Amino acid sequence: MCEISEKRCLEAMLPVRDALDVLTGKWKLMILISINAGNHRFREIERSIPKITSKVLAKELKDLEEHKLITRKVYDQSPVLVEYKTTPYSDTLGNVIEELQIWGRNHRNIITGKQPI
Amino acid sequence: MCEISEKRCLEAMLPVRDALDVLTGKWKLMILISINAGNHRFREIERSIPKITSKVLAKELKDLEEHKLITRKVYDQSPVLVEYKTTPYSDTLGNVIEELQIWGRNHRNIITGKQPI
DNA sequence: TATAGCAGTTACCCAAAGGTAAGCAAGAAA
DNA sequence: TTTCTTGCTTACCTTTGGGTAACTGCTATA
Repeated sequence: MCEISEKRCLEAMLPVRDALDVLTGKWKLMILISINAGNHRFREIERSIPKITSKVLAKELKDLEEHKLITRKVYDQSPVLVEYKTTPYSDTLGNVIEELQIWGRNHRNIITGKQPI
Repeated sequence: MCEISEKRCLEAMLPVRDALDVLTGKWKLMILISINAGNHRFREIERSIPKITSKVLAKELKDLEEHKLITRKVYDQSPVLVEYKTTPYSDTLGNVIEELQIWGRNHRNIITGKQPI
């Protein structure tokens, strides 16, 4: 991960903190995955993520939009149609998400005893 | 990330949630990086991480030990000497941390305007 | 006419996370 | 002898995250 030097240690930590600042909370990565999986409407996303509430979803969608990870497009029909999409920039999170998936899967196998440490 | 299917979407989300359950909070990854960088004593770790407090550090170290990501060894001298080390298992987080670093660095360049989206 | 769906908002509340400050026992250093 | 360091713990408080439930205006469907 990093070498035995005060400065290098900080240099290893700060980018991780920067990343976590954007990705904190239980829901943000879930929402990105859901939208990326083809759920573009508010209710679609809400239904696709177990236990999420509309209040939290609305808040997190705003956050993600501010961070340029998704776009919100309103089609002026009635009733209003709103479409959420991930941005090309959010694709840069692909590796992060993939590694988290790999590690999470492995970890679950370990704590459920399917695999020794 | 994942395909347009309800089931596949869940299969993509759940491992991420499992991983986040272990890694939540502002401090856990910082602490792992610090120990890995050669800080093995409580005060060393504390000093190496800006703004962390002893209370929070003590709590997070316990969490990490429970999750088998670090070990705590007490040398029976006086005054007591305590040594924290990362486990081989924690090395499996290497890729996750690396990808977070890469993304965090890139993201900082973008928000500071050093690089366009 | 009643119900359900859309995309949220609002008010209220709770628990967990985290910060602040102080202290403790033991020994080493000044 | 007083201060400093180590490895924490305790009590208290604030902030944040998030849950519950109801409700909005609008439209399509039964």
